Parts: sequence; structure tokens; C-alpha cells
Amino acid sequence: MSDKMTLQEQVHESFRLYMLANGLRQTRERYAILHAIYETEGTFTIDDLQKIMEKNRFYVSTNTLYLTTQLLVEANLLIRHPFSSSASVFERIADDRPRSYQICSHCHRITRIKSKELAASLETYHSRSFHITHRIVYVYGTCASCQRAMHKRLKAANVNSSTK
Amino acid sequence: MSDKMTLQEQVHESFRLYMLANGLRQTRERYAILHAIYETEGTFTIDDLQKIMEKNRFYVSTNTLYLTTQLLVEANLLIRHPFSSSASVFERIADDRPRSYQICSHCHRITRIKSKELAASLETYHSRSFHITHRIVYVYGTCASCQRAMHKRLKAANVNSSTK
DNA sequence: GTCAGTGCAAACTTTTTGCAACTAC
DNA sequence: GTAGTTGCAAAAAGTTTGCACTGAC
Repeated sequence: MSDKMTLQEQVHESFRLYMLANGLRQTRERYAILHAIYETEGTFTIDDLQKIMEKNRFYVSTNTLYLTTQLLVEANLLIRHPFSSSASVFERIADDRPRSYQICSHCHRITRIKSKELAASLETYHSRSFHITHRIVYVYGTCASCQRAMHKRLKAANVNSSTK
Repeated sequence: MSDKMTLQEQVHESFRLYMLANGLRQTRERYAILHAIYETEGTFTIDDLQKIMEKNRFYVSTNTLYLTTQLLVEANLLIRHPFSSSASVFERIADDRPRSYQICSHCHRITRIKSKELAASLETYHSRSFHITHRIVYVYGTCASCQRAMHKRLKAANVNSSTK
């Protein structure tokens, strides 16, 4: 794929080839959804996506949104995050750089990690036969303010390392 | 935490401190669920967990399973994977080694990656104030057999790199 | 012309909520 | 005794399915 293509053009072509390679039909709906996704940044849900489509005055059914997002995940053009227990959280894949997220399990705050070292070290991993399209890291733990809050409470509770 | 403790003892103590630090009550149900989870290996859903509890002859309501699994995620003793769009997929955290998964987006096959280099490179990442408990990598792409199937189909379709 | 894809609605599954009874503290 | 937790049931939310119509090939 040429370097001169815009991101939109690249993903369009990528999706076209994927559909071709799988005997799927290229419909206006599918491309419209792809482009709606790639005109946004950050995470979104099916509900958000429906609103974007409405704003674009391109109506598609909820059914189609579910089917097409699944298709885009399978085409490696979209990722599903483990951020919610109810509605699926998606995000487009902007490029093939690894993406890293830091998640405070306690307060659920999520931040992107910008570390170039982390990204670089991930890129060194390759597999013989498996064709890698993207790598994602989730770093889980406790943020500073949640740590403080817990320490404070632990002291107040006057910990005794009893029992097991 | 002592190195002599078994995994079960470690997570029990971890959970106890978490509850203490957050003013939560230590109930039989919570410990029973924690132990049910730590006697299993691999991924499970709420439904699976309910069956394990039944087998253990410790009945808890579905409601409690949802609340407690969420609690365990917040206590950094359990992870939620992005593997399903409907039911949540969980897995216990066996230790603080990074865990890596290779996922074929196309056929949804998931395999654990055993690369020590990958694990080691992830462990070099630290954050100033954020207390990291575990790191997870998902490597997405297309497996060998799915690649072959698609190439074959692409050839048959007699690709012309037209349009955009 | 054929059959995959779409829209619509219903069905189903998963998750959340409300409230009375219980129990850890 | 008080307030957080559990169980039960109902409600809500999210996802999937069935079928007739449409449109890509």
C-alpha cells in the first residue's frame, strides 16, 4: 500500500480487499460505517456510532452496525476494548504502532501511555506464521490518588496482619 | 507478602487488605467466590462461575457473582478480557508476570504467547506514581490458515487494484 | 436472476436495579 | 443497632435472530 494514501484511503482499500478475499459484498452501508469510524478519534460504542451516522444523514439499522463492526474487527480495522461489562467499547486502528493503556482498576480511569520504549520493545515481537496487524498493551494497577485513599483508610482501620 | 504463602493464601490476604482498605465487609460469599476462581485455570464467564460454585455446594445469587467479580477486578485479582461482545470473559491473575495473547481476528482463535523476551520487555515499563499490578498484551492479526484461505480467494477473484 | 445484506421487530442473553431479609462490624 | 451485603425478582440494556425486501454481483 502506497505511503501517499491518506488514512481514509488506506482503510478503504484494506476493507475492499478484505471483502474481496472473503466473498463479501461491497455495500454503501459498509463503507459509510467505515468512514464514520475513521472520522472519529478515541473510543466509541454502537450507540455513539449510530449518532455519528445520523449526524452524517446516513441511516443504517442497529443490526447493520453490529454486523459491520464485527466485520471490521475481523478485518483488523477496529479493536474492541475490555473497558465495559455491558456495551462494547471500540476504537479505530489509526496505524500499526502498538497502543498502550494505563488503567486504574479502582477508579476506572484510563490514560494512553506515550512511552516510545514500550512501543519499540513490543514491535520486536514477531511470530513465524502469524501475520501481526496490531499490538495492544493494558497496564493495570492503582493510580496515585486511589493508593493514597486506601493507605489512609488502612491506617485508620489499624491493620493487624492476623488470620489468613 | 511472604514467599512461603501459597497462591490461595496470597490472594486471600490481598483481598482481605483490599476490603479493609475500602471499608468493605468480609463475607463468606466473597471468599468462597475468590477461592472458586483461584481453583480454576483459564478463562470463564459468570455462567461458568455459577456452575463451579454449585459444584462446590456453595450457593450464591447471580447478583452476588456480578458484584463480586467486579470487586475482584477492582482489587486487581481478576481481569476482564475483550474476547466476547456478549458475556464477559474473566481470568484470574496467577502472578504478576505479563500475560500475552495472540488472537486471530478472523477465526477468533486465541493462544497464549510464551515469549520470555516479550514478557521481559514489558516488565521494563514503570510509571512514577501509578502502582502497576499486571500487564497484558494482545497481539492481533491473521493466523496462517486464515491467510492461506484469503490469498486463495483473492487470486480466484483475480484482483485488479482499481478504484479507491 | 440469484443470493448476500439490510431493515424491522421480536426474542434472547447479559447486566443492572429495587427492596426485604440477613449479618459483619 | 446500624449499615453494608445478599437473594430474589423485575427491569433495563445490549446483542442476536427471523423474515421479507432490496441491491450487489
